[in-house]
Amino acid sequence: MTTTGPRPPTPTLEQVAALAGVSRATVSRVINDSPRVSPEARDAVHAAVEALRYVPNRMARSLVTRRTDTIALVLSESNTQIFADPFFARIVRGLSARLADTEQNLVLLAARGRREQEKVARYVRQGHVDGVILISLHRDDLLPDLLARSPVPLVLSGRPFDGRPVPYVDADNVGGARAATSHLLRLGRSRIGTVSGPLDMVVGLDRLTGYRAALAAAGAPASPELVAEGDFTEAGGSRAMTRLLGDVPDLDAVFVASDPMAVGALRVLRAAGRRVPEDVAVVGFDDAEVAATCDPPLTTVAQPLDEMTGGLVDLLLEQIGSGGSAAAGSRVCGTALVRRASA
Amino acid sequence: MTTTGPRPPTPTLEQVAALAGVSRATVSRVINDSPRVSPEARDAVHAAVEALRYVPNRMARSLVTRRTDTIALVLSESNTQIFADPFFARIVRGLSARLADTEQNLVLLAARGRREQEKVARYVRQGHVDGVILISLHRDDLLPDLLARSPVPLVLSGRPFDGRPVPYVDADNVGGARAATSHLLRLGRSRIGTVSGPLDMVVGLDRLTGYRAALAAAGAPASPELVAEGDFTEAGGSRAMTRLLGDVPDLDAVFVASDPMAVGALRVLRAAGRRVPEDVAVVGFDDAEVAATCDPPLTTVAQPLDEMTGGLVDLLLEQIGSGGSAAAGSRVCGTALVRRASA
DNA sequence: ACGAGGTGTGAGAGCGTTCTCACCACGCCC
DNA sequence: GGGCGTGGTGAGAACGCTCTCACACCTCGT
Repeated sequence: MTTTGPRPPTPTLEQVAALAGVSRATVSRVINDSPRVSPEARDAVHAAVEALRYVPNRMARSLVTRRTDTIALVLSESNTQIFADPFFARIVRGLSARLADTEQNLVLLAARGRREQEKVARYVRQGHVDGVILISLHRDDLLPDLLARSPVPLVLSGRPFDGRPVPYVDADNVGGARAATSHLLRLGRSRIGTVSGPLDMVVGLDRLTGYRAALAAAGAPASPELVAEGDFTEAGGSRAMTRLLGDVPDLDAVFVASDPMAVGALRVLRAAGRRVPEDVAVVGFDDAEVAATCDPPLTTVAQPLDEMTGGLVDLLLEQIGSGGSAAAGSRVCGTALVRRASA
Repeated sequence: MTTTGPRPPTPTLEQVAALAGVSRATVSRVINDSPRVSPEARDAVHAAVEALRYVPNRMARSLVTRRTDTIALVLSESNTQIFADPFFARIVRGLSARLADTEQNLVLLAARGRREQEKVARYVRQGHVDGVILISLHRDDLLPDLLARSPVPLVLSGRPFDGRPVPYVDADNVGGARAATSHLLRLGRSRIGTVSGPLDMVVGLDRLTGYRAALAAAGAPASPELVAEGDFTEAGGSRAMTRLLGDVPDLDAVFVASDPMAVGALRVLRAAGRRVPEDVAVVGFDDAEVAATCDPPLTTVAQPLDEMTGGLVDLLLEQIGSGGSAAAGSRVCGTALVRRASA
């Protein structure tokens, strides 16, 4: 039965102190378990806390400690479909696991469109959080700037677009894409296309750069018709693959810049009667769950996700701990080719 | 160039007041734009705010106003894949759009596993947020109870499992499923199966109940082999459909309890050489984006998502506004069958 | 000309914590 | 037996804001 009277007044430290027969200071000491408290006092306080169902008021505490024990994961993306990307879900999971036995809480802020971005920036600047992990993908995003300007510690997930001196953590996308493409070359393939990510994203560009670098190093520079731009979704991968197959009938391999897109590409290849990997070899990127379960299982480039989320948290906590005086570095994590059946 | 010295001290109301040549109280009035301020004072304050790049400290403000202007969307789900569900993304989008021109900020809290649930509950009880919208799907979830016990206003997205008196907003899942199944009956189908949702979720049960009710009303109660349990994912839909097709070779229609699952089911049907809708008619649920673009376009049950997110926000703000004294009701929103090619 | 009513302003008391001191009682060593 | 650390405690000042008052000033109506 829920009583629907006015909300009961939440008890304060003062009241706990009165009930326990000690001073406010002592209660505070018990709450923050400082060593210098006698066992009797401690017990009395615990009993009083229990009796009153006392919960400390975070606002009051934060006001004096200047910490909120909260860090924000900000997702700046007009396109809501990023939620659907398994990669994003894995980041969230990794971060909250990493913070699980910390004092820190993790909150997600989604900002689509200018108004929401400004709202998020305001939220951050007003001191709701101790630090921000920002996922910002598109070139024209203004949130990185807004947040970098604020005094709140900031770490970027993914290399920033311009050479802005903000610490970040990223996978070696160029290296991974190069390795994937080299692998295809090593298999003896010669007509190697790519389904790239969106080219207004650093990650899209980097993976394309790696692909090109590998081809150039082999003395077989990529021609434009071998490149089809996708959007990191399965449907986009299908579209791009269709385009590619139309333009390059003798295609014998393709590097697809994300696993969801690769799944879409596989579907198109199958529908077109091409066998994978016999006729067309396929390499994906991300080592998403689906890569192991699709047909055929996908050779792909794995990112060390735990290392990356760990890096994000470390870099951020380091800044927070140092009171903003530490110039945190950045971290680029190596990738690994995972061989399965598709190439 | 970012200076990496110690963080600059953030200016306070006091300093703004000094610079503007007025009192703290007047600055406060300007900040909260109260009417009773002379234009000169207002201008002076604005200039000072600008000059010092003053940003009010929310902790201090919240301490006295006892409001945080933040509401939390709590997602209690051990399975991270819910992020991938387009339905969830649409809820987030709807809510933040609804709150866009409010003072309220929206934060997402994800709780997988007991520890994180307790962390979230603590976060809420400590007064970080003014209210909570909770998405909790599974029967054994303890977060609804934890949060209902706290004095923070709460609204559930989706009917709660037991008859707990917590306000909620839900679609009429039973009605929608009944309508979908009736539609299949009206098409003259007689061997109508269903791919249900997980049966430890209210939404899964309700849609199964609706399906059964329609068949019972037609005098053709469902037999057990006509029901295959899915998990709301595309892959799960495929699996369930495969099972169904194996057990019931003469199946001529299927009600699939979510669109992603229906997409998976369509794929299996096609692979099995059944034409849709000629051999097997298919109806989905949710009217997800993919329903319109898949092949064939999916007949499905649409939920009034804007109405639902609006209801969530309204119910919550109502409670918040009344200081917890209002016993908010609940809201069940009607669904609509959207006819496309698949049935 | 004088009080009534409104309008702009500032002083100051909180809000619920933490944290620095100062204090008191010990037991200890020389 | 008188300083001297030392462990436990409480008084009280912050923290940065809001909000209630009281006060000064300015019209008006009479």
